[in-house]
Amino acid sequence: MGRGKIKIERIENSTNRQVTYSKRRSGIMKKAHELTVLCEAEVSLIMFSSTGKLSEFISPKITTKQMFDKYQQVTGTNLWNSHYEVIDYLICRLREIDRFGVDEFVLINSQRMQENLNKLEGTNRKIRREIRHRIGEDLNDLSIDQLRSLEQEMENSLRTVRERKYHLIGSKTETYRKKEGRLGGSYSMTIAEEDYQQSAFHQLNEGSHAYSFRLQPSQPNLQDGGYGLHDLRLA
Amino acid sequence: MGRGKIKIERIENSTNRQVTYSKRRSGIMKKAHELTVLCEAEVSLIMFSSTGKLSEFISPKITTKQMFDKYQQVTGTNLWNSHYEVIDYLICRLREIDRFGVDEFVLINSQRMQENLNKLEGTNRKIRREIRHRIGEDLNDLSIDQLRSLEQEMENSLRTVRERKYHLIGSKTETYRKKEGRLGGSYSMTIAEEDYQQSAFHQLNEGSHAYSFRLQPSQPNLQDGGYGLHDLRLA
DNA sequence: AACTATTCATAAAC
DNA sequence: TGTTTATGAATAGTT
Repeated sequence: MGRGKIKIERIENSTNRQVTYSKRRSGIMKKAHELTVLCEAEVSLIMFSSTGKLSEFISPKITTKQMFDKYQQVTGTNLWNSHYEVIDYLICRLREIDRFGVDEFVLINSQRMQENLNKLEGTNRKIRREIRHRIGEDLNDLSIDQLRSLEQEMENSLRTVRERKYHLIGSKTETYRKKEGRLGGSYSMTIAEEDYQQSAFHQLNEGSHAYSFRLQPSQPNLQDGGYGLHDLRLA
Repeated sequence: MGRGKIKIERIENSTNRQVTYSKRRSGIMKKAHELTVLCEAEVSLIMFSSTGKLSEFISPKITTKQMFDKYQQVTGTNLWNSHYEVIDYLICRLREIDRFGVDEFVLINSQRMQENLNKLEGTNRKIRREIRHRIGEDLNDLSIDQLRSLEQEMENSLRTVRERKYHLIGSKTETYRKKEGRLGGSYSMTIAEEDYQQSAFHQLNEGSHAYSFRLQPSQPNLQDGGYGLHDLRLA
């Protein structure tokens, strides 16, 4: 798109890199704006240059925070920080109250209730902490040994996930090879691998519950992302 | 950029709009990717189509959440503090019931309460599922794409844990390390007027923030807009 | 920062 | 939803 074709790879010359960044940043922002207007889309674009400079585009009529909230709602990433057992317990408790009515409620509503709630708050704090450790937060107060064993556990889990992935990929590859036999060779996978494998490039499908309660979960059905993922899936 | 020039204004024809969205989404994602690679930038791009479908691009070696964290660090918004509000809310609620007794409770305990509880149960199920995934269980029902993004998230978390571990190991062997305490840089903000009048189109200049873990943001520029539990409280 | 020569993205048509 | 093609846009290299 210029005087010559360039490879999409890190620009080594620092000045050049910054100039290119500046130009392309304008370009992508314009694109974001156009997408917003043309298609009534909501777009959040946040960029940090290699020197740490922040630029952002956010669609009008929405704030970045709202965007993030919406994102969380759909992907469920914020749910990590809740403790399911507490919610479970509280729900049960409220249901019980609901079912048994007033008298029962008054019965429950006593010292023991308070004790339970106190305990729950403690538990909640603990589990919160554990979960946050698992997602790599609040690590500052852990000792080296604690970090080691956390690392070990996470490695184990990760291995399991990988194995499952490879298993699945393996079984899909067989199917694909059968199809490919008729069509001839394929290079699309290589390209997709090279260009996009490193990036998380998702597309999620949101149901119809966009406007309801903010913590309402939805199913993040990952779909063909259009770049690479389709090819990769087959590969 | 096509068979004819178009005005940047809402595309009225719905089908057309969707087609254009699809095409331009690919385009902008490619741009985001290229910017990442060419300029070593960190880019987060989140899009919701007018039908509510989410698409995202996030640079490799960073998660969307990390990006948000970084963003909030620079801008001073507190985006992720509402995580635990549900639990807190429920606890508060129970305490209130406890305190005020029956009448209040009966008032609360109605349709809307039931709705909220149902939603919470859904959320709860989702959290549980995600936690199990994180520890490597119940993977059979995940697609390759889902596994891939799970893997990536876990890798990111693991990397963070490792980095912290090495940091700790490193600092134990070193004698004294000078700590760089910095005040947030001065922010300069430019608002482009012509093309992006409607949009918030910011450019912020960040000082240096590279390794400070969670230091204070300098300026809370963005509106905070009461998060979260308003819905619940009102409901 | 401007200026082109090019490559690229994409609107319209299929 | 995919493919093709003519055309307008973005931009790499240059000044």
